[in-house]
Amino acid sequence: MSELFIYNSYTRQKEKFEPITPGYAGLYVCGPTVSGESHLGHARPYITFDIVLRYLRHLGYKVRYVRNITDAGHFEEEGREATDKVSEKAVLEKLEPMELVTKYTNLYHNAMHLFNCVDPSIEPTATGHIIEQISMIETIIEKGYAYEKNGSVYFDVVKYAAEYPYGTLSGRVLEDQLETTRELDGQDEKRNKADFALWKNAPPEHIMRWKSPWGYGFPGWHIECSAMSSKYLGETFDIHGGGMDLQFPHHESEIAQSTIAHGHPPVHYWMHNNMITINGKKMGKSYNNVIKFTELFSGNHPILQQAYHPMVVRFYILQTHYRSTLDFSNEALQASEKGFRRLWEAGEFLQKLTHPGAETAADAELESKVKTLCAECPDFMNDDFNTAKVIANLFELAPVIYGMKGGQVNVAAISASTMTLLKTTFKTYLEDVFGMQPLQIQNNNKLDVVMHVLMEIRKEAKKRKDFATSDDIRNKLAASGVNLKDEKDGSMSYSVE
RNA sequence: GGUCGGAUGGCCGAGUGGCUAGGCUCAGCUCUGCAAAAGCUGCUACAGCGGUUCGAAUCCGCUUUCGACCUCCA
Repeated sequence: MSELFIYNSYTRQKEKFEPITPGYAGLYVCGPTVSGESHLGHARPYITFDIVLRYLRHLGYKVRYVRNITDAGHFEEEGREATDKVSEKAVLEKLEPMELVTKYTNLYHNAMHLFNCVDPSIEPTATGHIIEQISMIETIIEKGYAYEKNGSVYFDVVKYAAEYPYGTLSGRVLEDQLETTRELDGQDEKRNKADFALWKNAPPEHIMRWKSPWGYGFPGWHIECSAMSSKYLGETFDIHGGGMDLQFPHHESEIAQSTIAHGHPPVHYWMHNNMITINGKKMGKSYNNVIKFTELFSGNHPILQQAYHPMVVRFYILQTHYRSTLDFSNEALQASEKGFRRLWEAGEFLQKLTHPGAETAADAELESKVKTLCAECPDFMNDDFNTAKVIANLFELAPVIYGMKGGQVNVAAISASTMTLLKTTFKTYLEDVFGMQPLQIQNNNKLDVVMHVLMEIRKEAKKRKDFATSDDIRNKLAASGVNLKDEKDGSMSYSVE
């Protein structure tokens, strides 16, 4: 089997994945800021890196997956007084900050479970690691790369850039940063425009503030990820993931901080997922074009023609490579829904197939085709997690499976071992690696009993050629969203919309 | 303004210097009591203009155009 190659944003090329400790992998992903409800755009990184996690585990790695929760509103807003987003909103909604944080954290967790994302091994919160952050800032000051001013602490980017490579990750040149013509207030404390805050002074009216060597305040945005990732994954770890929009300044700042604090860069492989767009524009708070999870799942949003199941959203995201933009549209989601249904049902039927056991394939051409399509799946995943190509191959296998179901293809057309390979491939990729689940949970028993009674009556009617009755049953059920399907072998099945 | 990345058939989207990606839609056919589902067949695209090459959607240049980042942002 081929080896795993990962596109490293830092070097801008695919590199063979070589973990720091053989057999183990450390994965850190920037999690949500729980000052508001998550939206479709947020689903991309969580699902993308869920695949990375699942695939690494599939390959046999023991993975520690750390994904933080940013629950302290340590945001610095240029041009205004430093404010605290969480506390601001708390005032608006007349809630305690912690109440707000809890509310949105719960909503987020709920959505993650609906998406069937594997829980992180550790989910650290920013507020739970104030001490670690302060300690890291102290180290940076001691080493001479940060300075305190009026109770705030800033990282000296200019000094750093003189001695270390700065801007490599985001492809930025420091001089450009310094020459920005934009005039902003509140810059006086900084020695240079490019400097960023490690700690922000906060006046008493701020609800979220902590005591520090520099007075009361709150940590800068970037420091939490550096403090928490190094605590749980080590000063150097394997993979750091996040959205492309975090490349600068967030991840660039993480590299600078950690390099000074620990004496070396923190991450071997930087991975960035691309954005979800809507009408060609990035879906984001600032554009006011977001579709929240609850809206997506309920269909309760002006732009939505219907509700979309979390698994449909997941499939839709996986049908595109993670480094490409993905444009939202009802048509695209609906196409994904149909496609997923078809593929999932193929997989379900496949597992029920029994093979006579012959090792000789009756159809050498088909045998070879199936083998190849299955064998390519790991190669595609190893090529920077190309889920889109794996799905395409599964779709190519679907007609073979349905052909066996419909009688157009003989089960013995492929050998017993190839049948096993086919089954394993569907199970492995659809369920284990892609984490897909059926759209409808098993119907409750009572309904099932009722449906079987109805189907028996209909079968009897059909036997009598009493099609008026049989059609009547089917049509009336269909009107209520319960669809009956007659199978070739005379059996009947139903599905609830 | 600076940096970077895109422009693929009706829609969504892979992708490689030469061989049908795939999905959805649409049309026809087969099967089926009729449906539905499924199978088969068809619709064959790579923004424009130059260049490199035996050969480019894939490499280079220019043009047009869209976007991301440069400020919180997944």
